Amino acid sequence: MVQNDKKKPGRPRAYDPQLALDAALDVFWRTGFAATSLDDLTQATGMNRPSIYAAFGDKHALYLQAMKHYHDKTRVLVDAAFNNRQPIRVCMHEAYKRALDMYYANMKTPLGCFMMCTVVPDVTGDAELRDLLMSGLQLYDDGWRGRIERAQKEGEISKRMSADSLAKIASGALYYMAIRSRAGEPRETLERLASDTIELICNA
Amino acid sequence: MVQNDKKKPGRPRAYDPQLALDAALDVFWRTGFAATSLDDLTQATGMNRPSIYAAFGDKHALYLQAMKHYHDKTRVLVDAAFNNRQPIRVCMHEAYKRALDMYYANMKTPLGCFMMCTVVPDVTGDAELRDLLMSGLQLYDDGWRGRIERAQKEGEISKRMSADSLAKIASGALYYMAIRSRAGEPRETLERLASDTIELICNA
DNA sequence: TGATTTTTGTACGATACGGTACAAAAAGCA
DNA sequence: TGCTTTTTGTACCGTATCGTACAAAAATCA
Repeated sequence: MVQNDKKKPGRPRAYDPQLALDAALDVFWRTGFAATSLDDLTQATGMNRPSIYAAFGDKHALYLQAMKHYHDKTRVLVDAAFNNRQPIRVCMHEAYKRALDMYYANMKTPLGCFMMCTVVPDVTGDAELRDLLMSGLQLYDDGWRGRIERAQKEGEISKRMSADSLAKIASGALYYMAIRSRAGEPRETLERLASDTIELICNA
Repeated sequence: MVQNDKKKPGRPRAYDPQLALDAALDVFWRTGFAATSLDDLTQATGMNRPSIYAAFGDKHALYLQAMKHYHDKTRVLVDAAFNNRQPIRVCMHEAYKRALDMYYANMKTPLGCFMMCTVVPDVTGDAELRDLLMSGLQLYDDGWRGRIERAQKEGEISKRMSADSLAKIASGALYYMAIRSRAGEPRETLERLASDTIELICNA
């Protein structure tokens, strides 16, 4: 039972909206929008059907909120990796490591990145979802680019290639990890790719 | 009406299996496995429902065959880009260009790569599909790696970094293009990324 | 304690879906 | 021209799905 901080009349909620959203994200992550039924969602969240509709709206609205929730997680990840005073190689390594931690969180069957592996096929014909996806993907690009620009200013790496291009190549390696992890690639391969990508970019 | 080369008894087929498979691939590509209904498939292929079952089996079996069909297309693409006597930069540019041609084939709503954008979410809990996907993705890696190894032997590019790592970074940029094209990125951005990736790898 | 408010839980309805049965159609064969 | 073989087209069945209606439950408020 969850405590209502502001005592309101009416029967109290039997669920925690944040935990429920997290559980819904997990189910969508695994099976995608279309193949996830409302029964799956009630089971995962512990909420009954009308409660889901009252709290989140219909299935599509819940999916959008799961996407926003993942967006927030991504922002936290990127900030943690880049908002510090470590050398660029350490920052980049940290970003890849934290991403792989998410992609391999389900140890038995890694699910990769929710945005790249699950949401991508659903954006056709859904402008709002597509914009959310774009904005989420952009978080990574912006993270790399900001850190690389600083490294170029401070002389850590050369300016021969634009920070923007290097950032996208760094993201590309991340996309590879996201997809390959879900496709069954062992984590060690992708960790080597992280190291090699860092070296190639920092020696550019 | 299609001509039967070997005149067999019985009513002749009203469809071309190859064209039908191509049409089925297109529908799956756009809407994914779960969100594609048999009505969508009958409409796209022009076949009625029992004919689909007779020719391809059930929906899942048809999906597997669509994946194999795309696998073949990918092999053709990779061979065309790399089995020639052009310099490595030309080969790599050709590979990216041909891939982008596929990803942007639907000009109004680009669909990206069928494997990376559509199949990936469906492999969880489907070992056969997962193996097909892995093998298809591997075609690209092998294409890059083979060409890069040759370039290193012939002195076109340095041996400082392993051909295997460079190949994966080249693939990573391709994954970026596949996903971003479906997410709404304009093609010009990705063509610039192709050029920059080629430069970074060939100057490694 | 009784009225009010909000959530819960069950039960239901309308629709969409995957897959198949079956007769008509269209070809070759004798 | 009948007989056989294969495909087509319609019609259907059982099930799964999404979303909601409605009464019971559990809290606050007067």
